[in-house]
Amino acid sequence: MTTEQVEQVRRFNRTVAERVGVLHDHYLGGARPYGQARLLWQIGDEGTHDVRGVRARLGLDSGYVSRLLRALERDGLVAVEPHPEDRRVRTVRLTEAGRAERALLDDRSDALAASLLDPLDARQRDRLTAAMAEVERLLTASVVTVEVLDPDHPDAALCLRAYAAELQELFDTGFDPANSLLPDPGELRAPRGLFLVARLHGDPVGCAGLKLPTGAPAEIKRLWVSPGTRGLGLARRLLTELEERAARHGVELLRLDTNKALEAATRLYRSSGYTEVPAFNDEPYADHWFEKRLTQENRTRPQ
Amino acid sequence: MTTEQVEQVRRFNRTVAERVGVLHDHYLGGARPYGQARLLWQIGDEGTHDVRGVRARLGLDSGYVSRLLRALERDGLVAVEPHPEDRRVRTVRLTEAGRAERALLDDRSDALAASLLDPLDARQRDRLTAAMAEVERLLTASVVTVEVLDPDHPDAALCLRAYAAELQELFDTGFDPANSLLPDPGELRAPRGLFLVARLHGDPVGCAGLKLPTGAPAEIKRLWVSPGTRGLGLARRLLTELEERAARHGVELLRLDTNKALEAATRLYRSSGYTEVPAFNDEPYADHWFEKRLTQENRTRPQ
DNA sequence: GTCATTCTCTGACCTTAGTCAGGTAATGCC
DNA sequence: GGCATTACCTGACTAAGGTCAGAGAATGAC
Repeated sequence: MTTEQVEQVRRFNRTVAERVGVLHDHYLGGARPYGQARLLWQIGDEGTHDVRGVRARLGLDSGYVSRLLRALERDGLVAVEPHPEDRRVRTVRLTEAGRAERALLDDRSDALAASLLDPLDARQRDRLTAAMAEVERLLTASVVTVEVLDPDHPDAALCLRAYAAELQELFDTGFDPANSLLPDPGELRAPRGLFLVARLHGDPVGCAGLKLPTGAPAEIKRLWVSPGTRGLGLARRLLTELEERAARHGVELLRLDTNKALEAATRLYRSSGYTEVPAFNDEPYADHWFEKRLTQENRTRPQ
Repeated sequence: MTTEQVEQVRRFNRTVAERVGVLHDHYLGGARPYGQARLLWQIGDEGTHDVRGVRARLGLDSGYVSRLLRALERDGLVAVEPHPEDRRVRTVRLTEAGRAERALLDDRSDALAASLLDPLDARQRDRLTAAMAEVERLLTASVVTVEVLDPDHPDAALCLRAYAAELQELFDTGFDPANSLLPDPGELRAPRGLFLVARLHGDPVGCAGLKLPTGAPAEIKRLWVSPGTRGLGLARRLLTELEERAARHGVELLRLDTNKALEAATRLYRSSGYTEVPAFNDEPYADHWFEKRLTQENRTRPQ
């Protein structure tokens, strides 16, 4: 990355933090301490919630949450009651006044957003919101972490199930991993292979497997990205990371097969330097076969 | 503005605040309390600064700043000395250790920025920084305030001097307001006219005048935007605001003249619905004359 | 020289946002 | 029934970020 890019990011952080921060204090400052507001927000308009669940989602200390709840209770904004089935657990819900307070915070939040847009003309507003969407999208992409996981790890298994369920819907023939050439994801475990899982805020959102058979070219399997995170460039990132790791294992030729229903995947492979080749296996679910010769480039991530 | 736009801005605030906030704590948190860091930053690498100036720029309480300075002094990062000419005032400068500490904060800030870019590929980095630049630009534009000022107000006078100085450089013939058809900016004062000044963080960054002669069409004069804030759409905003105010004064026909050297201004007028007309005055500095018929539209700002 | 003003400093005080170490009641395990 | 565990609460404590009311010294206005 270049110095100008780093400078731009710093300038952005400064401007946005200052501008949004000042307005945040102005619009939301007088209302309610930040901790209480967060809690109010997390409890939500409807239904009751376990205190432990709320606490876990906000990542706060048990004593601290307890104190915040007492404060909200004193102001008549929440009602705390023991859980009907487990009286250690306590549940919390908003009262009428609590919902009103939450709506107030909501309105102020809207007012804050509107105050940013207000001085701009229609064209500038379109451009600002488009640029904000882009920043948000790419910052989200940059929080995603990728790591090697055992295919039996719950997060890995979750991805593999989601992958299978999606293909079952998508393929004309349906999809049953047991009928595929990779009935056992154990083949994606060292030393016979590896399995990558991408996570966003701890939740698994994508995966990719690499088969490293002795005496045969390596193969990419089970590349999947969750529907909610598509468009973040995650598939390409997983693919690139697999290529790097394959190269580090001395792999020179990478192969993969795919189904004609997976058009986005096929486009990704083509644009990543894979060329279509004749069928190199008899995978029943495959319509296209690709390969890519790895070069020195793949061994070091291009900066 | 639309609900989707407000929603987008709120989503942006949330995502960006969270993402940047968490990283901010991670990279800059351990180092030094935020208040001290701000002060260290504001004092700057070189030269001495009046304590009152620093305080004014940060908008902090005098007692609080005093305490922060004592803390920094204790750590040997700053040296505080009485002002040579006014011994009530105290001046502050960074010591060697202070400069080192500031450089450290600087490095951590860079590291924070880099950590946002790091997981992205080259194309994503380009897009992210471009979008950030756009957000920053438009947020800056949205902090600019526009208000009516007396042409004799120091901020107005500053703009008018900058305007004249710039034309003096730009025109083949030079520029002396005394030779222009508006020798006295007092004509831009109610009830004979009005004068708008745009400000960014309190500093004047643009102006525009309106002449409202009785029995003759109104005229736009002295439209200027400071070089540092060009590209924010400020000129168009000033022009639109003048049109609205003119319409409220019952003006139906707006006229203006301009010099051929002011190409950006000429483009602005054309794209804002002004049509070129024959010379309607004998302004010595004018090469082009424009007019625009105001309609009902101009009387209410289009949202 | 007097008096008001300016600039800085100090002490007293406050809220927020936490952390940590028990304590209590309910539940699950055997 | 006994014991460990779980969920929550309370009390004690901390750091940061500030506010407010003077005090003290220097300066400017007259």
